[in-house]
Amino acid sequence: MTPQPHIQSFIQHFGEMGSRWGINRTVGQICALLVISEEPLNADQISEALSISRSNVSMGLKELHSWNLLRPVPVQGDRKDYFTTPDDVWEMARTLIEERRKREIDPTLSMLRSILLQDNIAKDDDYARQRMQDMHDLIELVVGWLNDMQTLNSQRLQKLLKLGSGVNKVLDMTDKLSGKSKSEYADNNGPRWAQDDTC
Amino acid sequence: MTPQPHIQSFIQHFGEMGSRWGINRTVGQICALLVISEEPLNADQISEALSISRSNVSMGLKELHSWNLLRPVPVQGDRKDYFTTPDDVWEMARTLIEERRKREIDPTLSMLRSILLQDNIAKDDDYARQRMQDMHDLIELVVGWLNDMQTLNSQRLQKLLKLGSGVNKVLDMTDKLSGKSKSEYADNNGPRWAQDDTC
DNA sequence: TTTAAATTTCAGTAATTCCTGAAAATTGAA
DNA sequence: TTCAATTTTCAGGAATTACTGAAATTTAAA
Repeated sequence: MTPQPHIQSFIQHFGEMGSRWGINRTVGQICALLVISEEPLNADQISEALSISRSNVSMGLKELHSWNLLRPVPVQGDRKDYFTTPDDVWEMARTLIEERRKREIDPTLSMLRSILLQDNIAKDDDYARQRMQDMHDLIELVVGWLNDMQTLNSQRLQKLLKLGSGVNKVLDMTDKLSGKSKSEYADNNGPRWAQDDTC
Repeated sequence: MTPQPHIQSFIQHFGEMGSRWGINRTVGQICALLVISEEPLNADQISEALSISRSNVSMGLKELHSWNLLRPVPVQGDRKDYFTTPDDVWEMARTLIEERRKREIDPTLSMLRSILLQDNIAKDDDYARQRMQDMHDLIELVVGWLNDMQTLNSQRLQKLLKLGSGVNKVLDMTDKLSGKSKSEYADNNGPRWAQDDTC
């Protein structure tokens, strides 16, 4: 059973984007296939639909599992394992962000922390130390914020995203309370493409 | 001039993480080196510091340039090109997020849009279409929010991040105004690790 | 238990990505 | 212009990553 053209493009796209997303083609395609399949699929079905070997499917599913994106679905009277992905895209996004944070941000935070804890480096190279400190503080702030966001449910998260920079008004309010003037936050180093002198 | 041990670890780490971040080892290392160097560096200095070929440096700088992370610094009486990275980590983070959005999210949004515009697929596979629609709507919301955030300056952005889920209170306020009860937002599908039945 | 179905592992190979040195192109001082 | 310094390009080889088929392991029905 060959999938329809638009389903094909969808799967194909996930395969191609895979490398940019830090997963390989196969994993991207399996994920895409499971996402748009109403019924859960077993390894043989995946293997056939994507024209890849059974063992490749096995490895792909293993990888997908490590991303917490796999839901096993027991099927009556069938010994085969059937899988699907979470059916709420918001849950998937949440998981994806959490997993990427673990893989792409946490290790760097640890590295920076451990270097900054060494107390013998300040004199040697004050500049480098300060850059690492800045980077550390930024990442710590972002990680804390991400964790905080994970505690919100999907509805609230969506609400927050829709609000966007509308929260500015709230920040203005808190500024007023702490006696700061709005002008202190004038956007003098705005979006970077406004100062692009390299092209 | 061999860099000091902790500088070495820093550069090394960026090299290793490079692949997870969708750039290669060399590019990661060059970026790290420029970040912690107070003085701008020319290609030969980079080549020597990282023990990589001059041509590899050239390609790495080209790649880094495409990420908008390179600042050429003219040096009096030297024909060589000297480079550094932006000295504000927040500006770098901003740029990084923008570039990753362009590479990793925008293409998928386009793909989904173009498939969903075809009006002949609804009957064929309603489920798949709906998943694509959900995914499209989510990504559109996130992209819109990211763009919105790019309009804030660094101070405000930091303020917002520190506030974290504290904005909840604001959402509560707007809820009250629109007559919704807080309980409608009970977190019944909380963080995914709370329902992990796969281990 | 036994046994067959199902899944995983893994060594070898294919495909891709990365890096180098040599050559070409560009730059700017004379 | 000319020419030397500098940068970029690129073909070929090195290194890494992905995929396959065969063998080993696991699973659960009989």
